Amino acid sequence: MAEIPKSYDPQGVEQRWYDLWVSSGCFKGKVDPTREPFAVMIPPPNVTGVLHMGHLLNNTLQDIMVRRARQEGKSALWLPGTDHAGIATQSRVERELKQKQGKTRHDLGREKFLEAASEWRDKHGGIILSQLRKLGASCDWDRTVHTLDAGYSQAVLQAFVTLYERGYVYRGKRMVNWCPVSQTGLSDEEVVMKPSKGQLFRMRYEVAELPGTYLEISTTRPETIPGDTAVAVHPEDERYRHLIGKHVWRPFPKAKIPVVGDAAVDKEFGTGVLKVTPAHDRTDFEIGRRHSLPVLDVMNPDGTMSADAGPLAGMERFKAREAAGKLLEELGALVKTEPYENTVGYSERADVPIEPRLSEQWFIRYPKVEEAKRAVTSGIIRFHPERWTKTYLHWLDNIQDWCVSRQLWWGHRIPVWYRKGADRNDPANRHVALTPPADPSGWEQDADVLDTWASSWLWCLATIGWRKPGETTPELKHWYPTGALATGPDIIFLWVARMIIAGLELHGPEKKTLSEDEIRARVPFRRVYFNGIIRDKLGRKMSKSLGNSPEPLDLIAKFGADGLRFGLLSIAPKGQDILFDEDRVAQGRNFCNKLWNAARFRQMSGPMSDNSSLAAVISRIAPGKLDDDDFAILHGLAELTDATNRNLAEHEFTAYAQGLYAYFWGDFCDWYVEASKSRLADPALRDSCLAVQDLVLRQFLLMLHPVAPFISEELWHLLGYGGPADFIQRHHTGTGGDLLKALRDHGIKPAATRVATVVALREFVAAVRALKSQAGQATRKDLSVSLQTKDEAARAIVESAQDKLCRLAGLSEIKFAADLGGRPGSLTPLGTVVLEMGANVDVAAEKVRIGKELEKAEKAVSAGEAKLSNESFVSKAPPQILEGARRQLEEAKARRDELARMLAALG
RNA sequence: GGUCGCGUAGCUCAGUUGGUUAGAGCGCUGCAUUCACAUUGCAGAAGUCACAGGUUCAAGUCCUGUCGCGACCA
Repeated sequence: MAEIPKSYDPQGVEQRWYDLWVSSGCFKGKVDPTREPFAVMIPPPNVTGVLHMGHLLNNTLQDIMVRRARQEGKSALWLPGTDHAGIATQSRVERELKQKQGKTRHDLGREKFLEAASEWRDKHGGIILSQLRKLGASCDWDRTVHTLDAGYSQAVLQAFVTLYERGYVYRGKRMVNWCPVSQTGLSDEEVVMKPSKGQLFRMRYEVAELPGTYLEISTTRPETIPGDTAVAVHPEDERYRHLIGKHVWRPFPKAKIPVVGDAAVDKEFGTGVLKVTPAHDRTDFEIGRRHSLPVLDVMNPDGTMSADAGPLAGMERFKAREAAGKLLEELGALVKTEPYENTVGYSERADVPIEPRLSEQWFIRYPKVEEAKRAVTSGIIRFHPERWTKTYLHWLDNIQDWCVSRQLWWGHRIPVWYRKGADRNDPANRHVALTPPADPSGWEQDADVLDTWASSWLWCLATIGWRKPGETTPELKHWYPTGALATGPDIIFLWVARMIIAGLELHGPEKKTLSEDEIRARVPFRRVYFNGIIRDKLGRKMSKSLGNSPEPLDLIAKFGADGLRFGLLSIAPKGQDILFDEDRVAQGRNFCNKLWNAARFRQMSGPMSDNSSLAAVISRIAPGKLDDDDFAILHGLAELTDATNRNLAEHEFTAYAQGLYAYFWGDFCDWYVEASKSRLADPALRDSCLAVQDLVLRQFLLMLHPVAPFISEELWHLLGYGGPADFIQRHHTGTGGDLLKALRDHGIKPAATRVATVVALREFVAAVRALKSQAGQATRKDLSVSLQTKDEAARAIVESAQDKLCRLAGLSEIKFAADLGGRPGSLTPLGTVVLEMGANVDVAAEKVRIGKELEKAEKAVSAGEAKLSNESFVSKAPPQILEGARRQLEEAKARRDELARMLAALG
């Protein structure tokens, strides 16, 4: 067995194991109907992206779930992949094209451009997947999927065709969110509302029929004035009612436009008069429809003003706004301008204000909305934290049709052909299918592609072979619905909800409504874990422009993948945003090092024996040679096992990590191992004690493995728990009950009462250490103490634990005294203890300290007395609470008396 | 404006059906280095659980309201 080096060096360990895991097929998902399936589909990162902090957390969580599933003997699959990120990729490729060749995509033509984009993707894309390997991600890399893969693409197009056939897809001229930079329509979900500072222009329009009478109107967008085809007032607004049916003069280009009455007008906003620009505002479009107003489009797709914009023609839209303001002033139509703050929709990708714009697009009317709600409300899909169900349901309650066409080239081209020269809105002139029409010359294909989300909404289906409803594959049959999805709450609508809908509608034959069982079979996943967003120390979102995001690979290099993973978990409160601080990650690294050294200490403490199985380790324990500490640490181990099982099952990842930390560092290293040292020096007791350590370490490594795969695997082999090809992932912890049973069968009975004794011993040691510290004595200097034990039982405990108490507290001896003669000391659960160390006591300081404690004790006594003299409490509180309160009062009284005695003795 | 979340030690956060004296890590102060680990050990100081009411024998925990912060939706 190799000797364990002094400190843990993750670098070599990680690469070695990762390579071995991959070459040994540890991550391969195997369809095995005899085992319970558990699949996780990675939220496909943007193919152009690189690893950021959010990915670290998100993928750590997935890795934990899937590694745990492997340990449990499930047939586990974690499937990786990327999406093609339509707008993001296309803009990057276009930018590069412009920079390097000074060309636009139109110069190249569609086919050549797509070639260039594919090349670019193959060269620069997918970096993120290789970065994930550094984190230890146990993905089945052979199954990597990209949304533009041939098979996947077929599924995407088939889904569109199927939904068209089922009547959920339609084409229409609608107001959409237009991004003037990407020059494409966007769905509502891709628009980010931002507060922005602007100006509110107040203008006056003369009433045509009543010269000299003016209507005052407020607007933030004077550049759209040329597109105004009416002004509107609320029909019940007493101020303006009488003007309905009359006309006003639009200032430029000067024209007479009607005053209409419409209930959509907000009487309270501005002057209560609205200019109506049907081509450039959603509400105005609706008003226009109700009043049959002309629709006058005054803007070009690139955000410049069109020829119809009169004096503004050709200007960029924000320049035009300024110009419009000046023009109004010149015409004497401007009353005033005032600063104004409102929320403006921005394009998520291009980060510019979107334009509401009328255009021909394809829409999906969402199917199975009721079922999608029921899937979550009935608990078929569980959200963690649960509160996100409200957000989800609210969206479904207010669901709007989905604009799925994008005026891009990079993506899945819409599988629709139109008869050349015929009316495209007549379904008779369309061919909607995966393959072109038989006589292609008479037809032309729709130029647009599908929204990227309209491909990734099939992720859980198409990654494992779904190609059309009703058909299945062994993978689909086995792993669908998948076990869990881990993602951020920011894409609950964009992705999570849509995946649920896609599964419900497309996994299986066409059905108008679904039963509970059908929902259960069709949903894409059983659970969704929403991880928090990682922010910087100051609470700001991490972003490239702020430069406040650490480089993930640097963090891995600095702290080790396991340390980083553990550190992230311990600071990731569920569903709450995380303020990232590198110091917290250092904690994870330190923990790994602590574990490493505990293993090293074990190796140095005595020869390694048979550790090949749980039974082998237990058989080496001699029950008769165990003491309270052994029972307590084993009892704690069983409890930790149950807590770990519970926490992982419930996705309580932080509690999982904190539980491991507290037990291992606090109970095992700080107490148990230290307390074992005297026994390890005794040849008669050593082997049994080491066997207990081996047992704890073995079980602990098993529990730790999901979060810290590398170090757990390394130590698993170094300590001889598994042979060369016997990976830790093949072994499970079982339950705490399993462990206790195995111990009982061997004659070992860990019990809670033993834990209480150990607690008393620990408090005693802590009290003595504190006394020494307060007296200015070095921790390691052995002193003598006198102890007036509380009772015979306490004396017996101290006598049997004398060696370890002396070792732990730094004592040369513990003298039992019937009377301490009023010397100042410390109260412990075992009795009162005083230092035997001459006249070195700082009387004044001791008086202050004891005085403070006395005060506390007096408070506790009066609180306890008040409680117990309250008749309602005595009659209504449950017995164990009552009993506890009584005992507590007695202890407080004893404490108070003892402290008062000590204080008096100090004079 | 609507919905959701948060407010606990200097900082970041735990605190699981209401129950005995509210915890951890970091930071800070002091002590310790032939004895696995300074990526360490020991000890210490530090909290009106945002505020105000209410329910209850009992509230950090439940209810109502107020204030502050954040997110999402309009």
